[in-house]
Amino acid sequence: MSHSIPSSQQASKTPLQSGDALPPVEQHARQYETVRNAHETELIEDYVELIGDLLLHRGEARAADIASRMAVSQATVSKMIRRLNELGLVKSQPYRSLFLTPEGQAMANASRERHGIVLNFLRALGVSDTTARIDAEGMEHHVSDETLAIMQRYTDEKAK
Amino acid sequence: MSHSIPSSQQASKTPLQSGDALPPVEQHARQYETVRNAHETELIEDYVELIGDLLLHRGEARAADIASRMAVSQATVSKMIRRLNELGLVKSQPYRSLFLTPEGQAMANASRERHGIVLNFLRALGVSDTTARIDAEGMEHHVSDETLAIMQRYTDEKAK
DNA sequence: CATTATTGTTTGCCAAGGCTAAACTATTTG
DNA sequence: CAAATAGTTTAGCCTTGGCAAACAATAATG
Ligand SMILES: [Mn+2]
Ligand SMILES: [Mn+2]
Ligand SMILES: [Mn+2]
Ligand SMILES: [Mn+2]
Repeated sequence: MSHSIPSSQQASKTPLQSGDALPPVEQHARQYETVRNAHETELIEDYVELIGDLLLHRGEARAADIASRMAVSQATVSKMIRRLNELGLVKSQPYRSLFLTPEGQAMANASRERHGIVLNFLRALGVSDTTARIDAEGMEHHVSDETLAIMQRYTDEKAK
Repeated sequence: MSHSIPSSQQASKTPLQSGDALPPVEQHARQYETVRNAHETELIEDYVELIGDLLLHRGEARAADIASRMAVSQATVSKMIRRLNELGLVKSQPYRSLFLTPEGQAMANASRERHGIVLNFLRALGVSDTTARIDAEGMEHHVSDETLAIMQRYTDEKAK
């Protein structure tokens, strides 16, 4: 196969993390499965959380607001609302503002809480506000309870 | 719009992180856009990184190995390989082991490096190895360079 | 070397999550 | 109160990323 394996072209500080051998197949598989599962609920959580936030801060949650805050077309939002309805997370009448069902409320609260912990942790670490918000928006869905607890503790310590 | 605003029903420790008002629309939109963009490349990166790791640690990367390590059907892998080929990331002949193109190598190296930084950071924070691996698999795709640098620094400090 | 086992590919199916264009409803305003 | 504007939904299209089943190639084995 010739010569190459260009591989280690970093003179980085990490001691060539390929020092980590491949994990056993089943464990490795569980990693990817967990990520796939997270991706199934991610969008739903973001919608529900946003709807909850709009209700809290604005008093109402309209499809147009969701569309502009998510940078997505109104058609996309409308379709998603239908799904959230079917899932029993929102209650909506055509052409009117949205509301969350109790289940939706619960999900919104849980998501908001988790999101906040991750965001505050990043801030405590020293990440700038804008970046912290961007990173938290994605990271929040991939943080286990174990890690979340550690983040919370770290943030509390830091706040002395 | 009637009466309700069911809102705040948590007695949580976080000082009601809704103390964070909604960010300006454009900034908020950029958060979600960044996440959507990450999700477009995520899977590709995971495949390429895994292929690179298999080549490094096993000397060859076969579709069957990828399928079992990702807990996905061989059909799915086969289809994905075709895409990676079209993207110029892998070079493959039917029924033979895979190889990475230079572009693929570069992506594999970059992904592995970033993945390693996140993983080691979580370990340094005190997260258990298994959990750290699971969380890192998802988080790695949502961590900005700014945050990455801070994680790296934290890990180095911790290692004294 | 013939058979069986393993591995890889193709095909056809599905759901999610985007989009645009067009139709419909509600609200505002002249 | 009619028309214009703003908001919402529907229809139809596309790409991704999954699957199972049938088929093809290669490898292993008696
Ligand atoms: Mn999010
Ligand atoms: Mn993600
Ligand atoms: Mn990775
Ligand atoms: Mn990953």
